[in-house]
Amino acid sequence: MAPERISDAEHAVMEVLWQRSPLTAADVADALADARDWSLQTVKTLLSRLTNKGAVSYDQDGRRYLYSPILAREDYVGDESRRLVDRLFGGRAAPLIAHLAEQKTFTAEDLAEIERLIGELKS
Amino acid sequence: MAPERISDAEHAVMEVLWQRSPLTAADVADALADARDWSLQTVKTLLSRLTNKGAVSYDQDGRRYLYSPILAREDYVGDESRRLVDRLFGGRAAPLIAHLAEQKTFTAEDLAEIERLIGELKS
DNA sequence: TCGTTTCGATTACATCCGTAGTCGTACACC
DNA sequence: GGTGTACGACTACGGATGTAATCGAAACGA
Repeated sequence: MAPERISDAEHAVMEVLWQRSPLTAADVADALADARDWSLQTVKTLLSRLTNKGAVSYDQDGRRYLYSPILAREDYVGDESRRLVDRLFGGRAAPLIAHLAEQKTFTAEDLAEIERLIGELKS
Repeated sequence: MAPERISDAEHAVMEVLWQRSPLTAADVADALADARDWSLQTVKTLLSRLTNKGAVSYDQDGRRYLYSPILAREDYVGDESRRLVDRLFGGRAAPLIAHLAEQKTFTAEDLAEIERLIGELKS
């Protein structure tokens, strides 16, 4: 039972549920209306696939379902981050940071924030 | 001409070419033999798809092709990293680092290395 | 020269993914 | 109580992906 991968489109649905839940399919579609141009049916398909993958569950509310995430965002983010670090940086996180640094991905605030984090970790 | 995405399997092939090139299809398959259990035909299919995507080129050597990467690893890694940061951390890299930190992904050396990097960036 | 091997090109095929449409049914409204 | 409507379930379908098999031609070996 390797944890089923979650696709990009499915991930967008998860983000909605991670922000607020439980929600009906229509609620999720509404929340996504700005970001993605999906029909209600599309959102329902994605919710159904996520249910099959064990990433969301639902409670029946009359004739509708109220969906909630089972998979925690923390876990998802952790898995995805680790995947990237493994695939591209040989499992070491420092090279990732070096890379981001070279890309000038960091703002001054970021730098301060990171420095603070590092300080914390060292103590 | 949105840059064609490179799949996981294709990426494995790219890594080989990034390490050493030009190579024949058979060379690439050999290099991958340990990591993935692929037939030569599979490797050839992947090389062909990568060629179509413009990620690799070849020079003809008699009856064979000698493949070389066109896409630079730097660029690929940059794109993938940015994708992740955008998708999961709102485009900010600091939260990624915070997350990795919480996961204890860093060794003492990593911390020293990162600190050095940050110091460099600030100056 | 003629069969065998080896190439790249073409074709195959199951699964996943993005993006819906359709179907049967339980309610809500008139 | 009939009927439209909204819901989840099921079906659809083209493109991407993983993983090859097959084909036609060229080169090599005997």
